[in-house]
Amino acid sequence: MENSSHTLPLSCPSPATIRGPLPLSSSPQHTSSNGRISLPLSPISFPPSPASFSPATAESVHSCSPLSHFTVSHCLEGQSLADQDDLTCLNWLHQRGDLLPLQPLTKMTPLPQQEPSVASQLLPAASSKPPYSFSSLIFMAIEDSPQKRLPVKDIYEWIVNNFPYYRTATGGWRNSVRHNLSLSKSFRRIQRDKSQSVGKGSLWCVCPEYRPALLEVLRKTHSYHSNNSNLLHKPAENPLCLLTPDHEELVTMESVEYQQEEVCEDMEKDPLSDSGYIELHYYESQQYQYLVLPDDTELDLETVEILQLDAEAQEAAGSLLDL
DNA sequence: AAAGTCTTAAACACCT
DNA sequence: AAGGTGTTTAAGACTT
Repeated sequence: MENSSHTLPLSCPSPATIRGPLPLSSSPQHTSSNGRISLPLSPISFPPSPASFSPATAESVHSCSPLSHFTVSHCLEGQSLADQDDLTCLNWLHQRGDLLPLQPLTKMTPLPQQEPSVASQLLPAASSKPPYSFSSLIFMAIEDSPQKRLPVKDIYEWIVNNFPYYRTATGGWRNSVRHNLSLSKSFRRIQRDKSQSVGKGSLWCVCPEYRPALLEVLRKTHSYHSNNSNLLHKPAENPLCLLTPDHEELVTMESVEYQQEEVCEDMEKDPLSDSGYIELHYYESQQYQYLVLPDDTELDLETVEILQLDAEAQEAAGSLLDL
């Protein structure tokens, strides 16, 4: 069953412009019972395994289940249906109070595709070591890949391409990458398809249940360095700061086709109707990121700021344009 | 100060 | 056989 709804490009959220009820069409299929904001998001599987279940992931599972039954049909070109089934949310976005202090509103600038050197062009000189842990680097590399899986060699390559520091660093960091892949529960080794296997070794992917935690680490790292140095305030020097301080663009509305997948009865009741959480998802199509809003949604400054942080974290993960 | 996390180094086995 | 890959252990630095 298909229906359409309106979307709000996240690339240009100006709070003054978008505050107030938005002229949205009725789309009950993706409107939660309490009218929370819902947006499709990057592929991820939930719920996490019991072994990895934690309060943090519990929040994520709790809040994202209703939306996971909707598919953005036109923005997931190149992805399998299974991938689309995995649409869900970022756990760290759901608690508004957790997002302060907020930075000045910024505008998303899309990261050019098919340009491995772009990020490196935006980075500081190779002499400065990136603030990200190897787990984060691996995470970003994998998330930036079309298939969300990479051989270790391509992980090396991604890191070198995006963080020039490692071009001249001694070879030990590669050992550290392998060490992290093996040791970290966040990454899983999967066998290559023998029929089309080229190269040595296995492919590595991110364990879905650990993705929220990895994103959280990225967000914290990004936030810390944004607040404590000017490193990330230089859009021309860092891929994590493709957000510009320009707030001037007007918000435009656009229609998007939705396709509802089968919904379990027990999923129709929104478990968060009184929780105070909001459910945020977004996706990208062409050069914009989109926020999908149900009827009667007011998009206030706070929400916009949340979306901004969401976008930043997603971009930090290098996966924004692959959503 | 202690515990936890991360990085780095090293050794070794396995695979191509 | 050589080199890449994957695993494991250990130690030190750093963070919480």
